[in-house]
Amino acid sequence: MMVNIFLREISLRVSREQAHQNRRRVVVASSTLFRERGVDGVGIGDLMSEAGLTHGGFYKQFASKAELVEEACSRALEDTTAFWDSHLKGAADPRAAFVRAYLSGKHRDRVGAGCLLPALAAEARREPHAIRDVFTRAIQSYADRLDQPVDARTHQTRAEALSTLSEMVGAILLARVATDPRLSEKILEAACGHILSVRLNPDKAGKATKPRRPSSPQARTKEKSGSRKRRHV
Amino acid sequence: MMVNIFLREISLRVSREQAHQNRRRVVVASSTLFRERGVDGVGIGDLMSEAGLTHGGFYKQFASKAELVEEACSRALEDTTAFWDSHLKGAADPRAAFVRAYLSGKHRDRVGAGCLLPALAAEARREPHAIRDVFTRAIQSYADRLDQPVDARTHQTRAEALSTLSEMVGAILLARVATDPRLSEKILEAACGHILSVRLNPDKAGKATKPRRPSSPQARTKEKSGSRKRRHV
DNA sequence: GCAAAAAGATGTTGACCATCATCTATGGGA
DNA sequence: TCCCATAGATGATGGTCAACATCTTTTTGC
Repeated sequence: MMVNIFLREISLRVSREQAHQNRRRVVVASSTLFRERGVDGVGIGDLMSEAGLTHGGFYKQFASKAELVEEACSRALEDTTAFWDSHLKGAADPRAAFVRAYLSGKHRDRVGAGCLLPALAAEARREPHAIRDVFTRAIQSYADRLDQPVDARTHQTRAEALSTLSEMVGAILLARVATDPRLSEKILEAACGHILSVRLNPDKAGKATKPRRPSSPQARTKEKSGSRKRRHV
Repeated sequence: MMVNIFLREISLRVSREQAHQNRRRVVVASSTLFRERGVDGVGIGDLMSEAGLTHGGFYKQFASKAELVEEACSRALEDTTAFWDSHLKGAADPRAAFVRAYLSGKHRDRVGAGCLLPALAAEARREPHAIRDVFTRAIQSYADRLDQPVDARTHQTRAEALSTLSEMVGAILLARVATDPRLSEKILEAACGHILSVRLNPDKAGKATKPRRPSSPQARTKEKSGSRKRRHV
C-alpha cells in the first residue's frame, strides 16, 4: 500500500473501519471498470490496484470474483438510481427529464458511470442467477421510474414502461457501437423524440415536446475504439 | 487468403477446396459460439474443435483472433439477414411479421442463431474499428428492413426505423437477462404490442393489429444460467 | 481498572496451475 | 514438392491460495 521505505510509517494494517472502506473502494472501482471494460476484461490485479491495494488481499474480502461482480452491479444500480433521483429533483416533468438525460450524448460516452443495463446485460445473461437477479431488479427499478404518473393523462401502464425502457436501453447500446457519429446521434435523437412525443405526451397526436439536441458532438469521431488495455484479442 | 496466383497444379484443387471449407466451418462455428458465450468466453481451441479441427492450424487461416471475430460477425449478420428474408417471403405485412419473429421467445432463447446486436454489441463497443463497422452495417441493414414501406400510409422515416430497432434490440437484451420468466414475457409482449399498434399501424389511434403471444413459455424458468463452461469467474 | 500477551483480522509478496493467443517443427496427402 | 493440419511449446495472464508481517481487538494476570 504505497509503502514508504524510509519512514517505517508503513500503515499497513488498519482498523476495521479502514478495512471496510477499502472493501468499499474495491467495489466502487469495480463497478466502474466492469462497465467500461466488461467483467472478463478486468482482472483481480487491476481492480485491487485501482483501489490502491495489491492482488493478494482480495480473498480476505471476497469469496470469489463472482461475489464481487454481484456486489459491484448492485452498487452500480444504487449509484445510478441515486444520481437520477438527485438530478431530476424538482424538474417540471421528471420523467421527460429522465428520458432526456438517459438518452444524452454524455450518458452514451460515460459508460463507466452510466446505466448497467446497456453496459453489462449481455454479459450478465451468462452469469449465475444471483447476478442476473440484480439486473432483474434494475429493470423493475427503471420501469418504476417511467411508471410514475405526472398527471392522470400521462400515466404509463407497466407494459408501456417496459417498452419505453427497452427503447432507451437499446438506443444507448446501438449508439455506443456505431462508428459513424452522425448515426450515433441520430439513434439517440430518434429514440428521444419518439418517447417524448408519442409516449409521454398528453396529447398524443402532436409533437408538442421538442426532442432537443442530445449530445456532445465531439469525442464520438476520434474516440479511441481499440481496446485500450485488453489482454488479448 | 493468399491464393497462389499461378494455379500450377490442378491436383491441389481438392485440397484447397477442402481447406476453404474448413475455414468456412470455423467462421460459422465461431459466429454461433461468440453469440452464445461472448468473444472473451471462447478460445481458439474451442472454436477449432467445434469445427472438427485442432488449435494449431488456426494461424494458417487467420491472421489473428480479431480477424476471425470480424469475419464471424459479418457472417452472423449475413446469415440472420438471409434468414429473415426467406422467413418473411410472401408475408402479407413483411415488417409486422419481422417484428413478431424478432420479438419471439424463440429468438430470445436461441442466442447463437439470433441477431448479433443484442448478443455482442456491448462487447463490440471495445473492439477495433473494423469490428464495430460490422455492427454499424448491421444497424443500417436492420433499419432498412423496417424502412421499407408496405404502403404509403405505413412508411416509416429513417428516424422512426432507428427508434423501432432500438426498442427491438433492447427488448431482446432485457428479456434475456431477466430471471423472472413472466417479466421476460412481458417485455417481449410490451415491445411487440407497442411497435405493431403504434408504429406500424396505418390508423395510429386504435390497436387493430393484435399483439399475439410471442413465446415458448417453458425453458425460461429452468434455463441453466450458471456459466456453463466458463473458464473462471 | 489496566497493561501485557494471546487471538484475530487484514494486508503484502510470491507461487500455483489452468488457460489463453500465438508460433514452430513435423508429418501426410495432393 | 508444397500446403494443410497436427501436436507441442512459449510466454503472458488469469483466478486462487499460502506463508508471512503487521496491525487491531480481545482476553488474561494482577
